[in-house]
Amino acid sequence: MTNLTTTADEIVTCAHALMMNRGYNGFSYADVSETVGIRKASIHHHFPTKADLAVRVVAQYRKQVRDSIAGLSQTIPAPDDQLRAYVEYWESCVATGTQTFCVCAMLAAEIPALPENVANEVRAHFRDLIGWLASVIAAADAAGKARLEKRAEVEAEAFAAAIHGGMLAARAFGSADAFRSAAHTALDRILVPIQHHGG
Amino acid sequence: MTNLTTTADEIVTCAHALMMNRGYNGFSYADVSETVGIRKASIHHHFPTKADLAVRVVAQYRKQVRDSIAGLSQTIPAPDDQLRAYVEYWESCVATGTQTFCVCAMLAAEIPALPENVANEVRAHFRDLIGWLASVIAAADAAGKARLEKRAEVEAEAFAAAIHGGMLAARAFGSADAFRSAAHTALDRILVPIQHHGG
Amino acid sequence: MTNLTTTADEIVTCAHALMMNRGYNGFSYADVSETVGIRKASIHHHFPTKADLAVRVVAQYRKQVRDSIAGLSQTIPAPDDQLRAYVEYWESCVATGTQTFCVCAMLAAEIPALPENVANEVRAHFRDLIGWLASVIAAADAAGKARLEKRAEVEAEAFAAAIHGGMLAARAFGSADAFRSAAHTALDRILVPIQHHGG
Amino acid sequence: MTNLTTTADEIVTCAHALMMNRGYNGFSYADVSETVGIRKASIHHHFPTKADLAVRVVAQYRKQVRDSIAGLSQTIPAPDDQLRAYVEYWESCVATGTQTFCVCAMLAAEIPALPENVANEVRAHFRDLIGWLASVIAAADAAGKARLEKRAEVEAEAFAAAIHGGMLAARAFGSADAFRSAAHTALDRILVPIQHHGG
DNA sequence: ACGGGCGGGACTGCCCGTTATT
DNA sequence: AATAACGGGCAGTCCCGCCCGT
Repeated sequence: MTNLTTTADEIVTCAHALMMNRGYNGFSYADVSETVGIRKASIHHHFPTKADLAVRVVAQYRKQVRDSIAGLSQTIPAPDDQLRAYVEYWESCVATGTQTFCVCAMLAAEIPALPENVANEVRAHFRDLIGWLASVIAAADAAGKARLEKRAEVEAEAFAAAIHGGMLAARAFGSADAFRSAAHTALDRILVPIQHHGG
Repeated sequence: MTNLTTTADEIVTCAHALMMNRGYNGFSYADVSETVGIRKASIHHHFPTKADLAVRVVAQYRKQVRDSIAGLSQTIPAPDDQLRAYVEYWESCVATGTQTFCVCAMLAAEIPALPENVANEVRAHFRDLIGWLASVIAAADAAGKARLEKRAEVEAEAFAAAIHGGMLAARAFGSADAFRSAAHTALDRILVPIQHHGG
Repeated sequence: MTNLTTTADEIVTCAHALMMNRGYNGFSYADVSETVGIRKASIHHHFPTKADLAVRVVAQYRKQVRDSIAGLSQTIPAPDDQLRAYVEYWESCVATGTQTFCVCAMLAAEIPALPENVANEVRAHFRDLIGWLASVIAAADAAGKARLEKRAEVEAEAFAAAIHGGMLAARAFGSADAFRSAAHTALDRILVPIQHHGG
Repeated sequence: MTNLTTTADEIVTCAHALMMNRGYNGFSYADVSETVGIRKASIHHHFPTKADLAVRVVAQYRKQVRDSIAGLSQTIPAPDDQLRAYVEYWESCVATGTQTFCVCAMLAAEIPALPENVANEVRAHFRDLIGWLASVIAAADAAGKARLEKRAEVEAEAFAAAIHGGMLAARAFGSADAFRSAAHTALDRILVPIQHHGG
């Protein structure tokens, strides 16, 4: 039996972490080489150019997001609860330091300096994310759990902005609180408060 | 008569634009050299290190923000209108391409890769901005023009996040619409709608 | 059949020559690059930093010295003759221009400006050299071929100083004669004159 | 009343110290600028080129040596005592760290990398020094205080080599002892031991 | 297919000695 | 004597190749 993760996977995982923290121009093959423990040339074997590597990182990230969302849909039926779960997920990521930023948010900031194919992948993520948010918000609205003041798409854009802006603030202040303020304010705006029976 | 802007100013202005678009690690002295039309060594004469230059860029940006806010306070008495003016300002910047991002938001994303002194300046901007937003929001609340559901500071954090997240989205989609969605949604959440008399 | 000397060897040899003539601060990777015929970046592949290269140069030099001394011990039994051979070796080096200086003497002069690891290597050479000289001088004394007025260690230090000072003078005057004066005077001081039999 | 030392003097003094410790290629106008407290351009005002500055440093050094020797001749009549005083002078310099090396010895090592006019000045010092040493040694010999085995010039060369080589060793070992060993051994070789009357 | 040894062209931030202007 | 600029150089890193072993 060999190890379960391939070298390519290790490279992608490492590059993901580096890009999330330092951006596309803030990391190098040398950094990856050091933490993965193989030579730079070997990384080029798997990912001929840096753009290739970045594209793969984002592609894999997008797949994970899709899978998570699919999982969410199956385990959590109510759309408002899905939205809450989404926020809680990022809240714990930011708080525990597991993942202090969304790679695509990081890369979106750098878009003017990104190779086209990387930028495209980033844009696709934004479309996907906002599409999903819009569908969940619309569903919550239909179920009487949300109170929309604008079209679901616009509310979704605003919601995503709150999440990403919250991450930025959390990074600036070095505290998850800033993220919480933004994220929960966005949730409260959209969702009808949970009704407590009796009492 | 000599020229009105000094070389140092030109360098700072150029570096600001570059950093706003490409981040701290995405531009070089060579880039500045090319657009300003002087040698790299001459830039080092004015700003010995890249961090020095970045600190100066952020410091000047913060001063401009302070001045703008001071101007706002004098020309626009109502706090809710000040908030609207702030949003409109960025809206036109993003729409016209004058300034498609807040340098400090850009740098905040890169904080883990930033020299300490640069990071400090960025953090200071975030504190200033949110402090001002909180004061304006509190004043609007006191004047009956706002309807806060949380402490003014928390609402301010959420508001700033909406602005910055909106910029990110605008960059991702290459359209000012995404910024507008986020910014106006944030405004609408806080401010009491303007009353139209008669009709 | 490939070439017998590796690129790294060529680099070290070239760097040795440059350092011997111009000192640590007097040569650059560009100089090495030019004479070896490869790019600067390629030199960095073999020796990441200049200090690494210098350490290697001194280390290899020390090894050559050790080997030469070992060879001397085997081919020349008498300690006084070993001392004479040592002097003759340098005499011919200086006279023919093969090696007009001891790299370590050069570097010793620059010690206040040297990276620590380079300085350590240089110091080690001095200890080795004087240790060997002391042992040879003591052996010559024991064999009745020398006439010491001080402890062997002190005589060894003085002897080494004469050699190095002689090199300095030779460089100043551009003539091997100055070296000869110093070196032979040092020899004569220590060794009993060779007896000529008969008339 | 103004200060007694001119700026040019301060520059020369500072440059002397730097060159003594780090060599010609080991110091820069920026270094001098920093410790003297004036701008680089101002140094160029006094010494247009680096070679000019170095020439002046050596020239002033030579003058000081000449003056010292002249002083010696007047206060100390016996040539053997003059030689002892010379050694004692350097001994205390090296021991106290006042002057741990002779600039000209430092520069002699770097001669292949020196501008011609600087090299010439260095060579001139060597000629002067050895000339003086030869005259003193010859005088001591004439006075019966020395016991020469070779021509005075050769003994002088060997003597100077011992001094310079001793400085090199002192620098390598970081100890004045190494200098003492070499210098006193050289003295002992040449001079007749001081006779103690009586006892 | 995978990995490494070796090399290169371009570039990084930065410093060098120097000059022109004031 | 300072301010500003410069042309060239520094050590070192970038991303990316080629070629050779497994």
